[in-house]
Amino acid sequence: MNVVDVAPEILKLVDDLVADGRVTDPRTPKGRLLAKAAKLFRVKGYERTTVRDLAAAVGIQSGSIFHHFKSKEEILLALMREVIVFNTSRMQSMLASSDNPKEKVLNLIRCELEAINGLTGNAMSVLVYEWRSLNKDNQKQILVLRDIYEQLWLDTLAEAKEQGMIVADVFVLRRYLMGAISWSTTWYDPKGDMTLETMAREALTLAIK
Amino acid sequence: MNVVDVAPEILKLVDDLVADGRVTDPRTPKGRLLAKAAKLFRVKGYERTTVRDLAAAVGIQSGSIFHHFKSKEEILLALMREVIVFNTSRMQSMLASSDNPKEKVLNLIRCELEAINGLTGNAMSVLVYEWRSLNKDNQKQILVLRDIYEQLWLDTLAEAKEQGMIVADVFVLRRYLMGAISWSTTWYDPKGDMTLETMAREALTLAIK
DNA sequence: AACCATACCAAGCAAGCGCTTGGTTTGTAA
DNA sequence: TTACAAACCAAGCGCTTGCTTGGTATGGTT
Repeated sequence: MNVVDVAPEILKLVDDLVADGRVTDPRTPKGRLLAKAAKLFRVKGYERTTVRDLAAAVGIQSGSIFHHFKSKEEILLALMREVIVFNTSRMQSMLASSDNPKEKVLNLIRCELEAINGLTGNAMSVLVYEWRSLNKDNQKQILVLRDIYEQLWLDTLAEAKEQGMIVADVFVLRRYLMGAISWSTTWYDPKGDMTLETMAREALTLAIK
Repeated sequence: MNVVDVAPEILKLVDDLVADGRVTDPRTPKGRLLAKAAKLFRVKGYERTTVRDLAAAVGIQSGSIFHHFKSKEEILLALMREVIVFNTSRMQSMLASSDNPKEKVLNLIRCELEAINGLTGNAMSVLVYEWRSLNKDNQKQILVLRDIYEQLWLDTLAEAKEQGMIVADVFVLRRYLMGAISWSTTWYDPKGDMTLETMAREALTLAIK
């Protein structure tokens, strides 16, 4: 939300993706609408959030929403597409920063915890928990992007398993980790004592002994 | 769903709870409505499921729903209350069957995996993922029941930690486990090769080394 | 035979929903 | 000064929603 105190490499990543037209500039009216939509969809749920709610949140009339998106579901779709594009890019650059499989897994965990509890937390929660709200065609579209994201996880976990750091089935492990990490959106309090780094190290012990 | 091939101790548990008036008899019209509601709420989501959908699912008119419940949300409330009452009772009897902390944790995992993927899977998923659909007062009511359920987990995990089987913070561990296990409702296929017992043992290795 | 609770129907109402339409303002650039 | 796209308003339309109302069928008990 607060664009000021964000790490410079994140700002650069956003700028690059905006320049490529892969994500909406958060400083434009459309971008601000997306940010407010993410928040409302997360807190109230997609179905209970009306276009009048969205409009009021950015200070415009309800009909004006449809100047930016042709339907309410297009907002949800854009939200999901952009949040996964952003976090996939982020994860790829994080993976490149280490060779040690254990460190790589830790980095993935850090990245996903950040994704769901940090800057992109609202949109990420919506991606995970409002999946049913997308119609089949749109699900298909997002699934392509999610598969890329998931493959990064699976490859890294497989690498760690080859080195004997993991005994579990990597598919089951990944799904367990995804559930565990995603669920933290319901209980983690950024203003509390616990840091995301502490949580990341706890999560690592779930996967690697 | 299929009341025929269910373990006899489960049938007895249900009968006892019905006799106490703590859960609705699934063989009555009201009970059948609750079962269909659980299914529809899970698949379509609470908000997208209309009272007309519910009525059609049990073969009555939409207005007749309100002979059984005074509002749509009362259905959701009853659903959540009964599923947690049932699974708390089930978990208590399972905990009594062992003294070994590790075995106890495994039993809790088995029980929760069964709860979310077995007979009560629909209602349990709704309890976990439709929390926002309840208004504050109703949340408060259910929270009392959830706290009892959660305490069973926390006590057992604390016991295992005392014996050195767990190094993690038990609160964080419990929340991670809850997320991991609950999320399995989105990917576990009862008709597939993997058994819940296999999944339970994989989950145990998340908690205990 | 009389009674009554349970379970339902038929019809419809008020409110809220997503979205449309035709027009207006605003900033930028030629 | 004109031109034009982006951003927005005011009004409202057609439809769906949860729920209400007044009445009816059925089966068990007294």
